[in-house]
Amino acid sequence: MIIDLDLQSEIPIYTQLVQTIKKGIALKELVPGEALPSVRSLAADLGINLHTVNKAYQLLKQEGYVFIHRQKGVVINPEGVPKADEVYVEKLKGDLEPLIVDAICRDMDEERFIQLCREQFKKFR
Amino acid sequence: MIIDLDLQSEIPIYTQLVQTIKKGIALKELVPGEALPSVRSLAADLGINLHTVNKAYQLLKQEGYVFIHRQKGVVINPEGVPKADEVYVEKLKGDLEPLIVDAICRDMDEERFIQLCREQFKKFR
DNA sequence: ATAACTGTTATATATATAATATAACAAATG
DNA sequence: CATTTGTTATATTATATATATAACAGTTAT
Repeated sequence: MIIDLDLQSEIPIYTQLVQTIKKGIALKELVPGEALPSVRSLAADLGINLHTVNKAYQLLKQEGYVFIHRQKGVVINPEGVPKADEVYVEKLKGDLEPLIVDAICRDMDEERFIQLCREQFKKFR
Repeated sequence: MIIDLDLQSEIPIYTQLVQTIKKGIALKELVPGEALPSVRSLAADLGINLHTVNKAYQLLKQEGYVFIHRQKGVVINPEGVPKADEVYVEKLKGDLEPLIVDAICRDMDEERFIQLCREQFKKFR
C-alpha cells in the first residue's frame, strides 16, 4: 500500500494518514482482519514520529475502522466498518453543505455536481 | 441576516463566518452589489475581534465572493460569484473524495448518497 | 475644517493544535 | 531473556487561532 504524505500540506499528517487508510479500505486493498504496521515501523517507514501514527490509529479506532489489541497490534475491524447510522448521516449532511453552497454560488448545475459524485464512486468499484 | 457562531466549535470563527456569508449568497439573502457590515460593526455585533472578521472578508475576497474598496467597504461581487472553473472543480473533487470514501466504507448506497445531495440542493431553490 | 468612518498595518499576548524527541512501562511473543 | 506491542509521560518547537490596542491614510458627513 502506497502512502504518500505531503509534509507541507495544511492538512495534518495524521489526517492524511487516516484518509489514506480509509481509502485503502474503500478500494479493498485493506480487508477486514488485516493487520496494519506497528506505530513504530510505519513511523519509521514514513519518516515521521510514532505519536503521529498513533494519533491516526486512535482516530480510526474511535470511528470503528480498526481494533487495537494492546500487545498484538492494530487490525482492520474484522466485522467490517460500522454501517451508516443516523449520527453518521447527520455528520455527512453537515460536511456536504459547504460544498453544495459553494457549487450553487458558482452556478454549478445540480446534475453536474451529481455527475462528479458518481465519477468518484466509480473509482471504488 | 442571522449569524449564529459557535465559539466552542473546533471550526474557526472566521471559517464559520465565511460559510454563513456564502450560505446567505446561495439563499439569495445577499445579492450582488450588496454592502456587508464594516469589520468593526460586525465584530461588535458578534462580540468578536475585528481581525477575525477581517480574515473572513479577506478569504471571501480571495475566492472572488466580495470586492473590498479601501475606504468604502466590502460589497458582494456585483458581477456575481465567479463561475465554476477547472481549478474549482478539481478542488471540489478533492473535497468530495474523503466523504465518498467514508460512505463506501460504511456501505452506503451510491443512490442514497446522491439523494442526500439532492436534498441539500433543494434547500437553495 | 473637523469628526467619524473605512480597510489596513503593526505589535503583543494567550491559547490550542500539530509534530517531534526521549524515555519508560506492562504484556505478549520469539 | 530479549524483542515487540500499544501506552503513558514529559518536554520542546512551530504554527494557527483569537484577542487587545494603537496608529495610519483616505473618504464621507456634518
